[in-house]
Amino acid sequence: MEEQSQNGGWRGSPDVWLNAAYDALLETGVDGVKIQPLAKRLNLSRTSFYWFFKDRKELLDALITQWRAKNTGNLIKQTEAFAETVTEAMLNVIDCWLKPELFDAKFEFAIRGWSVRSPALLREIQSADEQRLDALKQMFMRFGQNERLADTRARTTYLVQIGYISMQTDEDLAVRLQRIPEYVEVFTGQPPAQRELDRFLARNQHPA
Amino acid sequence: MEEQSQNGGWRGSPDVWLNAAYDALLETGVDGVKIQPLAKRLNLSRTSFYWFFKDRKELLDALITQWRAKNTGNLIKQTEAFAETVTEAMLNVIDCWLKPELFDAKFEFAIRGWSVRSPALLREIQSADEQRLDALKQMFMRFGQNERLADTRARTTYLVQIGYISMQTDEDLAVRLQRIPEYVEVFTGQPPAQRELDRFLARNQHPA
DNA sequence: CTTAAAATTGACATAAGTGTACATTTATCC
DNA sequence: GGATAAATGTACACTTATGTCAATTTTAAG
Repeated sequence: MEEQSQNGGWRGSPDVWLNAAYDALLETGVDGVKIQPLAKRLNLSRTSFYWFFKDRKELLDALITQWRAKNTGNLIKQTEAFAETVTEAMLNVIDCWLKPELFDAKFEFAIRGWSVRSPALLREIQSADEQRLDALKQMFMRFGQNERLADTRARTTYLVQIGYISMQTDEDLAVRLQRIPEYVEVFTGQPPAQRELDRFLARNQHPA
Repeated sequence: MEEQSQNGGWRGSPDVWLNAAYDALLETGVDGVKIQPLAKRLNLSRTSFYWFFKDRKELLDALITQWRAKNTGNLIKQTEAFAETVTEAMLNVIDCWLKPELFDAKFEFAIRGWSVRSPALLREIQSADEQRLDALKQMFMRFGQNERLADTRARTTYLVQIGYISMQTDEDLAVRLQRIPEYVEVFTGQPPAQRELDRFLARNQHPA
């Protein structure tokens, strides 16, 4: 009855191009984000891109803005979530690595690859890294770890995830869930209580 | 008295181009490895490249061959080195992260970025990851860890390093050395003995 | 000093990308 | 159903890259 696209009947829009750019970035890295191929994929004339964006740079900037908005905020929120024990707190953080809506790992990986060629972007990422590491360190200190050990545990927790992303493994949820109890033990120095694991599994074992 | 270059008096050689390609790869990723810019850097005519390599692909393949030869072998060797305790064994492994001649971290990072666009290379990397993880797991099992925990400790040790590489931090040796005792404790579950640390520092505190 | 191989070069043909100018089509609003 | 703004498309000029070919220069060897 009403119009079924937000857009009127036009085929293009800033979002259509931005999403295509996002897909291309994740599939092939920043050098795959080119107007001509995107146009082909969208079945649009290459030049109509310029109706929505000034030039390629503006598109790339929009991608960075999108990344900035998503990944850092959620992680920090999870480090601050309520928990009675350090193992429960760790399980809250691990939610980020399992729920795509909390942390977009592929996006993160693509951005890091891109940053090799963009000093400005590298600075941004490094600032994000600092914020995230600091939030994790604060978490460990709240549960009584001394500063040096808290720092190392924060690094371990965070770097394992960045490393995992960087391996580009594609394992299904079940496989990854199996390793969680041991990871919690290594990261925090103590095994999680069974009821903590039960709660964790309850919220992460969705139909996928 | 004799000739002072292995090469006669010619300016170019396969190695000259390969080294320039290596530099470009580390600085800007695969997409920076282009004949024209390399020629400019080398002050050589672009086309003389084709005297040494059939085409660009052959140059890229040579880069991969070089990576294959270096990084995996040394790491596995370090996991097998003599050690009386698990903490000493871990310090042997950590040598790889500190001695550039054992493990070329920037090269590794560049290769991983490249693999996004090359399924063949991705398969190679994933096979390297498996071999390395397995060698670390065997190491933990030799010191009495059960298989599941050995697996997780291996992953933690390895992924922290891959993650560290991926952060592209540029810290000096002293800063990195400070964190080692705590890392050993987190990775192995026990703090290293002082004499183990002393031995480790003795071999890693070179003039830089 | 000649010669022949090794290396270098410039000219050419081709491909893929960027961005601008201008004309054209397509929805929407009155 | 025109007018109008939004969106699309075509033609053009430009840039940067790849790879081939036919000279030409440089070096080492006799």
